[in-house]
Amino acid sequence: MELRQIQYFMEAAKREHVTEAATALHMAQSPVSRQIFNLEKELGVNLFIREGRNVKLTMIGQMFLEHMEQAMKVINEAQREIEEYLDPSFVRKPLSCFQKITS
Amino acid sequence: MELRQIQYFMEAAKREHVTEAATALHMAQSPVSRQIFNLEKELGVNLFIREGRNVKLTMIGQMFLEHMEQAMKVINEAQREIEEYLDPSFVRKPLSCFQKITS
DNA sequence: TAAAAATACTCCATAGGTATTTTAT
DNA sequence: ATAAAATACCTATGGAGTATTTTTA
Repeated sequence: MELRQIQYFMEAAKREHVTEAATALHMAQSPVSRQIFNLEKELGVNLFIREGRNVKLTMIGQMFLEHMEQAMKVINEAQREIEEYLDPSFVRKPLSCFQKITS
Repeated sequence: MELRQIQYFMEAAKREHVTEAATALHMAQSPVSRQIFNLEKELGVNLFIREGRNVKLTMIGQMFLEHMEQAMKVINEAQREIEEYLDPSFVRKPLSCFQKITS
């Protein structure tokens, strides 16, 4: 399990749409689909079911989503505190653990 | 940021010793050192300071550790619930999100 | 001089891209 | 015929290993 996979899963989950998630992630549909599949394989469950053309969260997928949202909240909070430590006067716009390093 | 990096960091943090962490992780010292460095670079802070031969958590490293322990608890709990869902009667020994897939 | 972390380098596993196929409307 | 997900294949980035260097007790 990797944060990258969790990120792709969460994007797809909130849209119930892999292609739109890929667009939002600025990447191709294929790797999003594959990483979600890899995650499902590792967990041993289907997080989504194909519902017609689109994709829909399973019950266990919904449960997993809620946990991951919680985990991400904690990780983002850690990052926020680091930013605050680096510059106590700076109130940053909400970032996330998925932010790319640009330096 | 990736779970792998967080795992290496946590192992090193609890021992304040990179080589021992690498041993526990069944891997070489070098990649552990490097991944921790990459994590520090991304976060923009030193999680450890070299204290003589060894390594010691910084204040911000300590704070980060506590958050990551919390996040991992949530992630491991999610995995536990999935296992329970797959086999409600099975009480597994504590695993973690870092478990390798063996299938 | 020994023990530990950091760095240089090499190799290869795998993440991501493009193209195509499958599935459903 | 179109829209979406899944899959095949390829490329290249970066993760892990070995060897070496740096640092310090």
